[in-house]
Amino acid sequence: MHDVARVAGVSIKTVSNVINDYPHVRPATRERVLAAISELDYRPNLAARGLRSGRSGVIGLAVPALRENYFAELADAVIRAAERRGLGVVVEQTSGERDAELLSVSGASRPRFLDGLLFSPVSLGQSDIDALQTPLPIVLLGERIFGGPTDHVAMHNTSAAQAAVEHLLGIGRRRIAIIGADPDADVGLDSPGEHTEVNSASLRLRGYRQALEGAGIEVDADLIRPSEHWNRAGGAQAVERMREAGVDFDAVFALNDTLGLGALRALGAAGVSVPDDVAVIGFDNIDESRYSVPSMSTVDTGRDEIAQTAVDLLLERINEKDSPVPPRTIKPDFRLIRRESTGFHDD
Amino acid sequence: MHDVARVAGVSIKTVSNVINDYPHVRPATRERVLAAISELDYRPNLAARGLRSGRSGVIGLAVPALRENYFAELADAVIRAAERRGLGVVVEQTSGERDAELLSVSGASRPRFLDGLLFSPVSLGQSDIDALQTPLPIVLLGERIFGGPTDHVAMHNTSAAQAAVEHLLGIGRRRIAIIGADPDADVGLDSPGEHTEVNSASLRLRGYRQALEGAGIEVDADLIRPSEHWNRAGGAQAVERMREAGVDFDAVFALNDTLGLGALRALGAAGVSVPDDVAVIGFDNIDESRYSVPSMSTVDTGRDEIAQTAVDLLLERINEKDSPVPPRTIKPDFRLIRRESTGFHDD
DNA sequence: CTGAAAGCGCTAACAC
DNA sequence: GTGTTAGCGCTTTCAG
Repeated sequence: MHDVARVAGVSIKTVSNVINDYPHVRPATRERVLAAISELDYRPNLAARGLRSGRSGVIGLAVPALRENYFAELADAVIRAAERRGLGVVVEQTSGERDAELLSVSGASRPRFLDGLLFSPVSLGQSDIDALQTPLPIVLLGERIFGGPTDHVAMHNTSAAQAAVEHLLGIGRRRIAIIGADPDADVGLDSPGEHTEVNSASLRLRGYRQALEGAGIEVDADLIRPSEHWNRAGGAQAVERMREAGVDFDAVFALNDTLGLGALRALGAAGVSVPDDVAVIGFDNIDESRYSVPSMSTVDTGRDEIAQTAVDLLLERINEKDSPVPPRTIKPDFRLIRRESTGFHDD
Repeated sequence: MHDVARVAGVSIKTVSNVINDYPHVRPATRERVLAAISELDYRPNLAARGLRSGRSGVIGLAVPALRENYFAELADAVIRAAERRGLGVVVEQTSGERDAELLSVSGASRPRFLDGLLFSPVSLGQSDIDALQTPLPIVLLGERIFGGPTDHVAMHNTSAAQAAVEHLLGIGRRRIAIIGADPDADVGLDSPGEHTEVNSASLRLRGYRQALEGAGIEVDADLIRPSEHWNRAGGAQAVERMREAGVDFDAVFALNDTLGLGALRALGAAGVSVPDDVAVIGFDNIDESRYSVPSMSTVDTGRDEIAQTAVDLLLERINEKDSPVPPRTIKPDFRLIRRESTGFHDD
């Protein structure tokens, strides 16, 4: 910087002004400085700038694991959104472990370095709400915690699930299995804190119940099938078990796409025709759901919008002086995607 | 830090010594300092440390896109490997675009902030070798560029591909299609620079040719099927086109797993039985290949080892004083994974 | 509009 | 073993 100042024949302060687009610099001076900068191939030292400004220009994204398609696509969207705002993204993987999640939130891993954190918890729940009370700006993603001290970008889990099930009802299905849900859990927004398990599963299960009730169909507990892991193996296993148990069903609502893809696999392996014998719909609209055999209907929960909104909320908090705006919760719109697995072909 | 020093009744330097595990600190003093640190919940400011040391403790990973399964899993592995070494990872997506790749390498995006970069180019090729000549330590991933000025972690493309095809030969297949390959390209390590297109495709195609030659089978150009994009849609389309063209084939070697999964989809949709009528093998061993219907044989190219090796090489370069060790190229071992799509069930 | 100087929090000489 | 001090490269009052 000194060198640039010398070459341009100005002071170091003027160089700084030019770099930071400070308005009151004479055009001629600015030109000279810019020329000197490119001549010397000068690049501002971000560490020093960070030291002064207290900003690094980097935010964190804490997710369970990138190998899970949903989170890979979320990370993809977040990185693009952050780039538009000139931010870098450090990705941390928590493996869904409680300790790793706490560590990530406490910022103890990379102390005072990130400007903010987008946090998608899996193990932390409603009772850990205090852990979010940190000096590090945090925006929460997902449905584990509501009413916390931070901004929150969630999705319309219940109504989106309801729409998915209504779609199955709309094509004449009546014995609709739901996989990935705990039969005993049905906790909604009304009573958080009571169970620790306010989560996507229970909210989506609620949508399932509402859709059936709306159609005057009784919920059959045999059709509510749990799966410990929300992945292909779990989805396949849930279907296999249900068939072994002799449960009759003509549709499957999978609580996420990978469960649904697993279900598709199990049905295919068993020679069950989709959608003729059993219709299948998933949740999330991961890329792959378009390319399965048959292509899988699903619900698009607005991942790109979630990402951009989350980044923007975080940036607001980072730049916030004081006057703390109360925590906000935002839920982007969802969209039903009809594909072959329910007898359509939206795309 | 001053506060800590005051509370502990020592000088700031001693605090620094404790934090940095400088050996010659009296245990009692160390205790007092540690107590003061935890009392004040002191965390070292990484920006300041970075300013002093010229290190940020953060490396970059530049990949085309996280939504591509292979790169998501690679990023997963890299982040884990980096964490073991106490490093954070900023993930950058280049979309496979030349400009974005150049920007990433030049470090112009986040100037002088990353300690090093793991770079997986797609558009840059052999002729861009000069772009890698930067002050920023870089470790190259993949097969676009060989003989550059940086360390390089590659894979045994040719011999792994050869093993895959030999596996198909071993189960009696003779009309083996290869999808994702350019029929005109067959450039190996011997003659880089001549074509810009030294890449995974040509190296794997070479393995294909070698396997067939070894079995005394002539290569049939009709069986070499290109695909612009290495994704499911491309794989499906390649198979459809081949069938429309009336090409006879009893096996498919897909140049990556997503192509293979697409091929599986197209074969399934056409009512062709896998592996009875057509056997399929992929390349990469992404998680999903285990869960397709049928599960897909593939080649595991040692992703975890690639990640750890790359991080360690980069770290060596970052810590390197001068005495520049000449560029190294390392290729982890590969492993053939036999699954249902070739009539086995390794796992 | 531009310059001089202080200081962000830390580490590394070097002295004690 | 421990304290003092000088910067790392930048931004930011405050003068001019």
